[in-house]
Amino acid sequence: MQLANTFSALGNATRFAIVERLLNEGELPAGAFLDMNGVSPPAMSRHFKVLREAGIVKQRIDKQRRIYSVRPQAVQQISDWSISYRKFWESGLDRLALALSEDV
Amino acid sequence: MQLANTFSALGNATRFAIVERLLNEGELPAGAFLDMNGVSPPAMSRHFKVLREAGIVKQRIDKQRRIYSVRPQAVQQISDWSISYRKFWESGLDRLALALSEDV
DNA sequence: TCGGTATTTATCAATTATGTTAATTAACAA
DNA sequence: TTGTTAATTAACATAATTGATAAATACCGA
Repeated sequence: MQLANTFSALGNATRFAIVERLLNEGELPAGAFLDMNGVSPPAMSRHFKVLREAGIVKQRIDKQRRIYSVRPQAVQQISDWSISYRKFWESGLDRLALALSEDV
Repeated sequence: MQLANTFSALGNATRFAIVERLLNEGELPAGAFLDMNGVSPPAMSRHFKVLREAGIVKQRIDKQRRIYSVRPQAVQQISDWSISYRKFWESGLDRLALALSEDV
């Protein structure tokens, strides 16, 4: 599944923080993140590359700025996955107990 | 956020497949996964360790078997996160457009 | 007890990820 | 043009992940 790749890209504290900030603040240029954890420009650039290649963010070029934003589909894909197991986690039961409860 | 750690654990194709199978089939002993991608027992054992330490699965011991199952909270945590951005991805709009649409 | 099953731990090699500094590209503004 | 800003690519070092083999632990059944 390609979802594993999405999770992999989000499984880094810096990249997760980037995505959260883009989700909360909207599109921002790469440079806006340089105040974060003291990450250098090259390191930041590579984090964005990972996020781009995983299809989590899209890039828009404005003059010499690279403006990034989250691709809604990426978050939706995660939501769809977790929702498909909703009955399982919502009940707080393990799957065996769940199967029994559904058999009623 | 510890969610980045959850994503990190799920960001490996083998571990993601393990979790999907546990979600679909319910609790299973570690050995049930040895037919998968030709992963060796030690490799499998370590994948389970990563999943355990990330709080994604729980282990139950039955005789010499280690029976694993998914912790519902782990999937719920992911769901909660994605749902908190539901307005964003459901609209299919970027955040700026969303802010404008909400200002009406 | 002995041999077999289930799983983990120890060790080590190979790969991948991450970060750094230096150099490069592109655009802007004086 | 020249200097500055924004970001990326190149080259390299180090750390973390992953996997394999060998050995260890625990339990079972004859």
